[in-house]
Amino acid sequence: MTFTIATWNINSVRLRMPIVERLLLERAPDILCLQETKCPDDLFPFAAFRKLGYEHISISGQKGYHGVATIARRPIETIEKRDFCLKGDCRHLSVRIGAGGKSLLVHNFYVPAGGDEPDPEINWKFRHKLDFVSEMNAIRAEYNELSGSILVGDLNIAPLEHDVWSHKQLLNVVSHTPVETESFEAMRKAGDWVDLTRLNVPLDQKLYTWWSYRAQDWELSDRGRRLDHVWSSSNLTESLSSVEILREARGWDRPSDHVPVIARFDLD
DNA sequence: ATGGTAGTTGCACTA
Repeated sequence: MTFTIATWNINSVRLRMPIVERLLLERAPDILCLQETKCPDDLFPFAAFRKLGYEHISISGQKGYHGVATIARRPIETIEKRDFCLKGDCRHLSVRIGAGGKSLLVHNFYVPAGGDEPDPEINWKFRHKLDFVSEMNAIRAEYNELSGSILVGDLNIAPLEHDVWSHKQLLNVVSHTPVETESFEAMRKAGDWVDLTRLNVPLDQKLYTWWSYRAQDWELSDRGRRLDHVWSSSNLTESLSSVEILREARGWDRPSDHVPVIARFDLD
């Protein structure tokens, strides 16, 4: 069977319902992981999702900021809503879902952006981001013959040289500083995760999932960054059939500044 | 070096 997972920083789920519906109608992923829902749980637009056939919904939302939601066509079991750095932020949610003969643990993350100043001594937001990534070392890609793990989300770090429009110009810009990219890669490796988006793409090819709202013409200037990621345990890579970055969604009506990333697997 | 836009707890903060 085919299993499709999409991740998208939606920057307000209520405001973006028209384009969320468009994604679900056009792409029909089995499971959709949203970040920055900016929506308290009691105001979540459940009905709109159910109408589209997504009746299984797990959310961790708060007023105004952050917030993650995982939405599926088939039953999901909520496993954990972990409070990283004990700040009470809604930035993580894990669920379990059956896919083919396997049970998949799906982690949905919204890593702190980290503010503008890349110095943890004077910028507490950057300190928080580094601490958050360190704490993510505990999240491992668990698997056995009957199970696997997937980790997706807006991780707010572009780890590789060609994950940003200019490596040189962004070395001191939060999201691409060496302290971030090194701890990010160390964390990924410690957890035994595979970066699926880069798996079949040459390292010298540019890949972006985010384009700033502040550009006059995002498409023309094309100054993007790869902040959104899809990782899996090593036993799932042989089943991976494609990973697609839906660049066109940046040009949809009232867009998010992030676009969906969609991974497809052929599981037995 | 600066400022640009978008969202919400909107006249301040976050991204």
